[in-house]
Amino acid sequence: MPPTPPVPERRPHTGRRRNEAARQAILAAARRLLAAGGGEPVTVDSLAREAGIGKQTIYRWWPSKGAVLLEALTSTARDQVSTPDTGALESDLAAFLCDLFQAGTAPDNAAMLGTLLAEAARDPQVADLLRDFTRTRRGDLRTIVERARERGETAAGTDVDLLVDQAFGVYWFRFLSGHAPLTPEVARTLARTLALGAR
Amino acid sequence: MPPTPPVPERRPHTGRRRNEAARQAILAAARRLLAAGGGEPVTVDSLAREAGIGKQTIYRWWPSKGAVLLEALTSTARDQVSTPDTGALESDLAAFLCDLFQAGTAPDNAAMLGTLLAEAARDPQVADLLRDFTRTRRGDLRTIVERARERGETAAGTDVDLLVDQAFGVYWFRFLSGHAPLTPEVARTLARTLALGAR
DNA sequence: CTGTTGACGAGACCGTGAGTCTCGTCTGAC
DNA sequence: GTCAGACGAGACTCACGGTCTCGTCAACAG
Repeated sequence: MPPTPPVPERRPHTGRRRNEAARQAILAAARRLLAAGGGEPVTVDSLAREAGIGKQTIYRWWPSKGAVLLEALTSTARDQVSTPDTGALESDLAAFLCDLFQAGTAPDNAAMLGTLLAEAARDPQVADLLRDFTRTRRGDLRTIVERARERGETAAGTDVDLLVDQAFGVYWFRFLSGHAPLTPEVARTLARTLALGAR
Repeated sequence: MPPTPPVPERRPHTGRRRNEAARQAILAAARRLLAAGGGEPVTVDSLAREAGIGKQTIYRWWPSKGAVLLEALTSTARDQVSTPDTGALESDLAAFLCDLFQAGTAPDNAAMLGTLLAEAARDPQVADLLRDFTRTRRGDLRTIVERARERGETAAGTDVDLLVDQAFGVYWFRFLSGHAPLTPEVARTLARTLALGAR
């Protein structure tokens, strides 16, 4: 998700150069604000103030507020979830889901996600970026399931995409609605029933 | 979800009475606008204009814009999904999920839900109301699963809540992300794997 | 019939927040 | 040294949710 350069001109660049420190300050401020409160909205003004930069500098690097927040999320969420290879589907799933639930309910990340979803609901561009993000996560889980298929652990007609979506669906549904917990025990139970349903 | 009377005074009421027609006009306008475009936001002004009433009349009957939209949704979504009783878990699930997927992806309802979710993301009160709504839908599905348990179709340790959330999770996840379809065939496959996983 | 009460449509108004514009300053390539 | 252009600061516009006011209209009391 490279921040869009405002215009990809070929003209040789003169003048003052872009300040990478400012870019990092903005992302760091976004992470702090997203993680700070229980979902209170992050405004562009507060973001600029927290980063100690001018609003215009934000819009020089990103097309919208949501794009900043999303990049702040993805740059931290990357590598918080592993794709384990224990040799058996159920234990692979259990490990993956434990990681997912833990990373996804840690207060900082949860506040980030909540704010970000509110942003995505209003800004289609952010929604697209968020879709890209979830696509890679689904890909990780697919990898696990397909390894199991190669080992012959799943029935021939198993719908891998559906299995993956059952797992993420429980996560997102409970995360959004908050009506039931996302504990490691739930992760293990879910892993067991998914592995069972795939046979 | 009775619209909150502005103040429950005991003083005998004189003066002009509330206009039920205006209330219905507002709800009808909300349904039209929600269903109209591909998620373009419904503003209070557009709602008042469409209904041919004053903004203040909206706020006399509902606490916020989101509350109106949610009532418009629930008053139409009620009774669009049945709780079949075919005598077997898998076919009950299949029927329920087919209904859910069909009602939930009909263009009108889908546009409604999308707009409503954007509203819920910003307005905690709407989020609460939406939670209530999903709670009753989960209750419907729970009924189906518990009937199966009484027939001895599920294993003793089955986590009914988790099973329910797997079903709704797939629906919401795919609805929100739009990365995969919600066809009757998917509903049947999901019903099969869920019934299998519960044994 | 007449007066009082309160809902009504219309629309001015306010606060907030996203995004743009302007300005004076500073930095680096030439 | 000069000039393009990125910077911080902050004024500005616009859209939208929600409130307030006003003149009108309908239902009840007397």
